[in-house]
Amino acid sequence: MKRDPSARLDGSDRSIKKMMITVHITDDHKMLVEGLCISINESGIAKVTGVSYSLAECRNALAYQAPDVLLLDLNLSDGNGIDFCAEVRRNYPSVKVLVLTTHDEYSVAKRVMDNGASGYILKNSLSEEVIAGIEAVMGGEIFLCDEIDVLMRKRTEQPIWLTAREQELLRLIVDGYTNQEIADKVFLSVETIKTYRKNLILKLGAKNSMMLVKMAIEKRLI
Amino acid sequence: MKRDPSARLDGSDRSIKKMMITVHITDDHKMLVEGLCISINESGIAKVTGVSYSLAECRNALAYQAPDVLLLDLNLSDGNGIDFCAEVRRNYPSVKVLVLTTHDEYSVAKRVMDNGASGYILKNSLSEEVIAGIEAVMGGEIFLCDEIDVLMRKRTEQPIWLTAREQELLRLIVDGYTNQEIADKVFLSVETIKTYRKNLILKLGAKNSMMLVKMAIEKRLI
DNA sequence: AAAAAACTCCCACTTTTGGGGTATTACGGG
DNA sequence: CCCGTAATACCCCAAAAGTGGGAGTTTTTT
Repeated sequence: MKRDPSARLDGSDRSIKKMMITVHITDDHKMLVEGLCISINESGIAKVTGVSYSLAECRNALAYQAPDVLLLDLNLSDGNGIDFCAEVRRNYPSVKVLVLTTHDEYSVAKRVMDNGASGYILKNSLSEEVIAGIEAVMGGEIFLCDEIDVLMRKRTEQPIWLTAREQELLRLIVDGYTNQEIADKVFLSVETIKTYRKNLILKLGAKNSMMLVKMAIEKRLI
Repeated sequence: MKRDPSARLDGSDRSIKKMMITVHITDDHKMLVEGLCISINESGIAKVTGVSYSLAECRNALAYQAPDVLLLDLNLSDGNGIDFCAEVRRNYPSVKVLVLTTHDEYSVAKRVMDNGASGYILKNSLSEEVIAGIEAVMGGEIFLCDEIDVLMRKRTEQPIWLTAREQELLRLIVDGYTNQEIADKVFLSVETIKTYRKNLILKLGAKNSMMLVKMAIEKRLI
């Protein structure tokens, strides 16, 4: 309710209708998309100009017509939403990405925001939050839903950054390969793999490889 | 549209309004719940008489007033929705449980249906599916959304059934405890735990404990 | 009551891991 | 040019997991 009507300073004096914020929704939960469309359209401050159920569809939609705000789910069937944030940022710098997801892990939120998203809202929020988020990001703000905001503040713990090699080997460890098998696969010495395994356990603070596997899956490092 | 108006035979001649199917929604995605409420209420065949965001709330709500249909998500913060299906079945045999979830794995759907649910709908369906599902289960049918229906038909593969003990120990293995630690924790011999670990690896077809952990998480056996 | 699962425990032996190091090479930023 | 980091590799020894058996006792199902 504290929106600035002078947000658009391009001088062109179009009708009020045309000034509305355009929103594109990308989420494979059709059910949620439906409800969200209604809420957003009824809010009066924005309108849904398109929806898509996969990253591929979303790419097409963006190429056809870039919206002001992209509401993006992270778990699409055809790719990684976290990386997609960076892609949108790069190709459509004017599009504000507002991530809408169930992941309440710090590591995920951190990486999303580092990849240039403008906001992060959990799906267990009310749709009001989404409306508030759309307004906020259009005003140039970064918008986080309460739960994530708290999470980001209290966490001094920096996210776990793995090097390319570490990620590659972690993937193989998670898939149950032994050091020897991994060594054969990537043409490195078994000793090297042992070193990497040790470092990964250390880095993630796991107790052993089993916990490493669990943490890797949970923190989505793979 | 083929509903039987004589479904309620209690003789009391209430107004048509009162004959509407009552629905309770339990899902922590508030956003989705909002949209679903609108869709269901607008359908004219049912009305949402309550919502809850956790199993605890749901239990209270059921005790207060049992609905005709319970729309249930499986991933609630405070417990296992699969087991909850059986609980509802036991305590409120007249309530039709319609599971609404993202899990498109056969093993999950199978266990849900075996636990007495009346239907299974993926969240990437349209809300029309939910309406159709509500009608179907009230007519005594079992309702599966298309994708799950296909899955259930083509699967000969039997789901993995773990005994209570196996589940308990698998959980501890996934949490990274060693055989010795688990033995101390549950007051069993280390040898027994070793036997269980062997059997679990065999049962799930894993190569080693790391793969066991991965599979347990993926197949949601924990 | 008999059969089938589930649960419990044990042994011997091999392979893999975990925990403590050390060391060389290569690359990039200050 | 020095420093830090990443990547690579090695050693020792202890601990844990994995293999391939066997063998009882309950509990549940038929």
